[in-house]
Amino acid sequence: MGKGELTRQSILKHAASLATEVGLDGLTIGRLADDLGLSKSGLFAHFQSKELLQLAAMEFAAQRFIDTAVKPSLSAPRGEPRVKAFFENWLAWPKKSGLPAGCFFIAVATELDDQPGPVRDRLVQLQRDWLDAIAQGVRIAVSEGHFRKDVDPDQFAYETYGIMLVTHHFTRLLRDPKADTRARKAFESLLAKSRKPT
Amino acid sequence: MGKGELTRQSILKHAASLATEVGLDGLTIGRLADDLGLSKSGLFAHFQSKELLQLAAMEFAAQRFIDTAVKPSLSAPRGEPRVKAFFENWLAWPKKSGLPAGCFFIAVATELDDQPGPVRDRLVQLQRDWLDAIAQGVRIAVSEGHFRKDVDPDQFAYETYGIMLVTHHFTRLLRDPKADTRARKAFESLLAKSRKPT
DNA sequence: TGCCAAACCGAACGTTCGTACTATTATTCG
DNA sequence: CGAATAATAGTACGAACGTTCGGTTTGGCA
Repeated sequence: MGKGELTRQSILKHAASLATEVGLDGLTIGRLADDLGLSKSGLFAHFQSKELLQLAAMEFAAQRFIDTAVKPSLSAPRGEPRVKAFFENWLAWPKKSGLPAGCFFIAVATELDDQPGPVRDRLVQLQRDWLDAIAQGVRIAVSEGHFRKDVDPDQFAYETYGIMLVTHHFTRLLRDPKADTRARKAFESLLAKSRKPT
Repeated sequence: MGKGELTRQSILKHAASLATEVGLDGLTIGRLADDLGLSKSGLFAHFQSKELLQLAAMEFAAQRFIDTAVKPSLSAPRGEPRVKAFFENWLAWPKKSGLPAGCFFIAVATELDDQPGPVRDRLVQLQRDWLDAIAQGVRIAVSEGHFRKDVDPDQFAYETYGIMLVTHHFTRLLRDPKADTRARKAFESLLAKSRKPT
């Protein structure tokens, strides 16, 4: 990895952190350059526009998410254990991401939902992929006989994502230390109603 | 209501709409003045700072929310019907708010969760009030005998809010037309597990 | 070691930001 | 109706924005 690629990575790491705090729009080239001890133009040269910088930062965060949350879950046993792994690894992901200030994707979701363009498009796709991964895990759990046959995988993913969103909300906005406990309780009852009756 | 108060209200209405789209930070005085055919300074004179404008816009949205979502729910019968009213009125609120582009509070929540100050403080209080209203409705439903005695009202409010957040997310970011249907299904199962066993 | 390209810097661009002043027009009230 | 006051406009400010361009430093390879 050459020197250019090295600084580029350090820029992206900081950009992803900063965007998680102040949003992709609040992310500013001057601020970024100051923090990293670079000149504005020197930093800018790594990307051709701010939009490409935003896209690159999102790609960086996506890669982190895949490495620290998705892949480890996929090595869990098929069925309910893997579904639980998805959930637990998501819960742990803000800490293990190496980025402060919570989940990058939730942080930028609301600011992008009315701003058309490639950045929004990429986020939508990433969200769909993540939801599909959960739904797919549920489908496997059904076929493994862990979950009832009438469980709707997309509905399950929907409700799971709701728990994730509200957990983030309670943790970061309301600073509620019980958020994780409540999250697990909610998810546990989601699991309970999906399991086969004994 | 004098002329000044009249234009002030029209400013706040547009400010709340704009903030829902681009955030409280993306909300700019110049843009606001242009849209309303006012001068920047003329508009600015109504508030002493941008922060006070943001606060006023939030207060405006809060009043709208109270009028169109909270108060009507409180006139529903005590117990489960009122709890359901909270949920249904929340679902309908983005449309009936008179503001486009979804829920004001969710739109500004993530951008404020790392920005200390009076605007954030006010939002936190409003969110707490709303959650408390739901929890209180649940408590009444328990005492009315509609819900089981071991139902945790705060947990119920937590899970309900999760459904609201994910519904907003699916509606606005993913443009999923089935979001409301899924929301009702999720809430219905939340009700089901809270009801007294027959 | 010498060279070329990659990496980075400094200054400046036009624009927009929030805010401060002063002036001018509307509105209200005695 | 006229005077007092409220409401809006005009202009200007310093700072920060994304972006461009020409020049300087640096790293990797012949």
